[in-house]
Amino acid sequence: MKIGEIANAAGVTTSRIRFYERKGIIATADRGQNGYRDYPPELVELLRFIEQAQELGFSLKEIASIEVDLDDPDHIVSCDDALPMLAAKLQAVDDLIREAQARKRKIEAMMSQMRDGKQVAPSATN
Amino acid sequence: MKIGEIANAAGVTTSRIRFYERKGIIATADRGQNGYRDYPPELVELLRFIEQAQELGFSLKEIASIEVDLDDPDHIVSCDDALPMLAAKLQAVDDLIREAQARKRKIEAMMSQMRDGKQVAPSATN
DNA sequence: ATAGGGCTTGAACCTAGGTTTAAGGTCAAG
DNA sequence: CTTGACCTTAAACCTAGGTTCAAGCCCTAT
Repeated sequence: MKIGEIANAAGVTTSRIRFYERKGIIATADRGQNGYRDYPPELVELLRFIEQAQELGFSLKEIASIEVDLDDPDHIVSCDDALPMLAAKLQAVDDLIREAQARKRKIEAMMSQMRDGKQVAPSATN
Repeated sequence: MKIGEIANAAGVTTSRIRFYERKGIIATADRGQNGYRDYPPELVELLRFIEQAQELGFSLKEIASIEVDLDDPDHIVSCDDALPMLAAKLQAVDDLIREAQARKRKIEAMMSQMRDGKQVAPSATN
């Protein structure tokens, strides 16, 4: 898929995709004979995942640390290399899930405080 | 309280407090006869609230918009405004957790395939 | 009274995360 | 064979959220 198609499907700009590629957040694309980037359709899912994580305040650096293209294992040379790498990624994903769950609990706590009519923020702004 | 005392008590920097004041995120401080800012102790709570909200992925702009309702003497924080925001954030967190768990399962499946001796494709670069 | 710490200001600087612009090359349609 | 939509690049630009710096004033202790 060309960059515009991917961008359109994922709901992001083309400039953003090129930016991610420059920064190493997504893999460098294959190129057609005309020089156009050619992306695998699975990139759409990754871009959506990135956006979701960003909305929660995760930085691109954090997001990049848990990225592995699970639908394209071709880059893995041998199991000796892959297993430790996958184990590390698994750990990182677990960490992210735990952090996200902590955020979820914080949000729920705040919501329940509000429903109880409790003061959440003080009146010092005025 | 002087700015350094507030900063110390809230665990933020003085430069950050001045920055928030400049940006209208907190009220402009009263000044002593010497020109020093004089903050009410309750500001400590507000600063902690701001930090907490930032950790949940709220921007200063969003946070400030919640605080606008602090001017209403009856409601410290308007639940009408804050609850929907928190509910939306909660939904986003849930979505992310689900995505992350799906990725986790994929990683685990791949690891178990490898342990079962399945050979992975050779050598595309990455 | 002088040294130190804390306070003041404005302006410069910084990182993150992009967008915009300029100057082109490609491709399909009419 | 030109028009328009798409692609390429590098570099400049932008906002958010701060930090750092320079120059100076205030306060307290020795």
